[in-house]
Amino acid sequence: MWRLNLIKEISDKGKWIISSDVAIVIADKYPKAQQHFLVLPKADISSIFELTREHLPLLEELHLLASNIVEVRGLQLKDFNVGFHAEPSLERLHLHVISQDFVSSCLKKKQHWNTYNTELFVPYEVLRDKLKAENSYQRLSPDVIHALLATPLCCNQCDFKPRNLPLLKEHLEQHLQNKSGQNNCVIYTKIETAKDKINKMDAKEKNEHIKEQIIQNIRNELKKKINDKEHILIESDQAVVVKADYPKAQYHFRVVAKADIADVTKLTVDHLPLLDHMMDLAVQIMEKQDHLPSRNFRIGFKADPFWDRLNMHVISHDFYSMSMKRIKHWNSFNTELFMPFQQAYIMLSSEGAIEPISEEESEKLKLQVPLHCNQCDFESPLLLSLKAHLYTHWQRKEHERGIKKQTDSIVKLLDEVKLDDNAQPLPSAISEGQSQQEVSTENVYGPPVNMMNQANINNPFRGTPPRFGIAAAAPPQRPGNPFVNAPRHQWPGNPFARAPRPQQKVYPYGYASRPQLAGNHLGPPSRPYGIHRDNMQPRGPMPPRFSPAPANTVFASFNQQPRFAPNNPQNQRPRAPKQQQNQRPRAHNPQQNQRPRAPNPQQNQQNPPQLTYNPNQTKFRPKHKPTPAANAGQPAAK
DNA sequence: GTTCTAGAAC
DNA sequence: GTTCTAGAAC
Repeated sequence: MWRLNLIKEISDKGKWIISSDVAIVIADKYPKAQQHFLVLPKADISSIFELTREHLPLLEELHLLASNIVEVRGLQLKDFNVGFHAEPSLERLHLHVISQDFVSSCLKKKQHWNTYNTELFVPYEVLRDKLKAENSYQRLSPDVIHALLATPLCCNQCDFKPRNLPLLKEHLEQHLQNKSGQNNCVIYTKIETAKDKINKMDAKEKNEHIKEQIIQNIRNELKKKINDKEHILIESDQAVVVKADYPKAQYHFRVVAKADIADVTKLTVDHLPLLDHMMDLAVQIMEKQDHLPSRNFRIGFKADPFWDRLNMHVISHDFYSMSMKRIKHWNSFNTELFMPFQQAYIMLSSEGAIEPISEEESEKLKLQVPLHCNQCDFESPLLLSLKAHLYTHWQRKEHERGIKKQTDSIVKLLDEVKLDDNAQPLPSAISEGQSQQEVSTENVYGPPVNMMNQANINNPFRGTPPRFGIAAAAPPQRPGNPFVNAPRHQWPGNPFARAPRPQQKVYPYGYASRPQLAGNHLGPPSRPYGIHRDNMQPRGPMPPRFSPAPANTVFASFNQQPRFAPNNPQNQRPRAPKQQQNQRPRAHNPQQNQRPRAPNPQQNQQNPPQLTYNPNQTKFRPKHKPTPAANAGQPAAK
């Protein structure tokens, strides 16, 4: 029973700071100020309601100990409140000795404040006099207690009346920092000035004005980031890359445009070069992530953005983060609310504009359940179970990543040996290789980042306060069923088999690194060109983007080709291989076997099909029909 | 007494 | 978009 917690606390003599024959002083377990002590009688007196005149000597003794503890700490009693709670919640009479600063992380609720700063706090002298006069202390009525708990906040050192507790706490800290605070209270002055302005408006106007102003201020925050040099990871003349304030995955960045463009729906065909440039920055920030291939990232725009500035998300697809707290957080990245970069790019180049998603549709998508895992067939109506499930994916990926790190270090060693067949490996090279492996192993098998281990060096977001203690849970399995890991529609004899759900619109191409141009304002190449980090195969020099590749160029993988120039025949290319996560066996369709498949005319064309955008297959409708000029093969970018 | 969380507030 | 708070649970 939690009401007995205090009695348990004093049973541990180690917690006694001062004691006498009749009383004990301990520190409050959850101090509400810089100094907060409790003085308790050794006798089993439950509360102030049991006290009579007979207890006056005991009360005096309690007060004496109170002044002792203050004296012992080298402080003055006048800076303390000494008294009892009118409605105590813990058993055993206890006298609070609390400093008047009220600066403490344990002061969390308005009612905490009001139990010390209204009539709910009974000073020692008041109780003493009451007992002398009436021989008892009467309980306050529940209504009175309720009203006192709801008393509007007011600073105990000046007449500042804050709107909420955090503002009061901030204000109290200023008092503490500057004891002569009343005259120099910056916050107080600022709020008073704002109040004066608002007071001149009528009530309705006032409410709307305040709300609008607050929301606008929040929306503007992203604009401020552009000038916040301290938090910019990469900067160019057109955009900056910043870490997402509330990352929704292990790696989550925003590429924010410097131009005053509110969101993706305000883009026109003239902005295609800007988009291409933003993708360049996205590639750079992905390259900086340790041994994380670009295919593990999702890049795109929120279709229903909140911030008042065009920003492109670069987010790892683990979605493993403490900030993923709401269903709408998940759906904003895993439904049509997220517009992949390529889709935006193609819509702009073919249609000239992107129409905003309707409010009704947006609300529906935000709350859509069940939530589907983005890496397998798992689904759940609960975000918490999905998060636990995502953790299992994350763990496996981290393991693979660690193995790749080790392989990379071995390849590096072998490569160095190749330079001179007769050369002996340097002891330094071996020790370097070993140390790298050790580090890798530690990272692979260490506790997961972001949720479990704030100290992990791989966690770019360490420092975020831990919140969830979610245990890892394996995806649901059926014992004895050999198809446990197969999609549900493949289970034999399943009368409720369904076809695989439509693939989410995931950006299908991994963005591989490209060599940086000499004199590029974004800096020198991050590693020697020649061996690609992801496939570890030697490749030839890259052709300049959007210009014909030399006839003898052999592309080691799809990823190494130039990304976008849809209208340039040189860049028309076969579809990228599907990522493993999206490879689901097609459901059995008997109709397919009834007649031979019609030949696909596109397969016989000399050039592979060009990427096309079908407005009927998406909820993002173009603002207007494409003009003939838009289809005439004008260069889309650069 | 605290912790947790849905829903309101900003 | 997050923060704040009241009320339930312990």
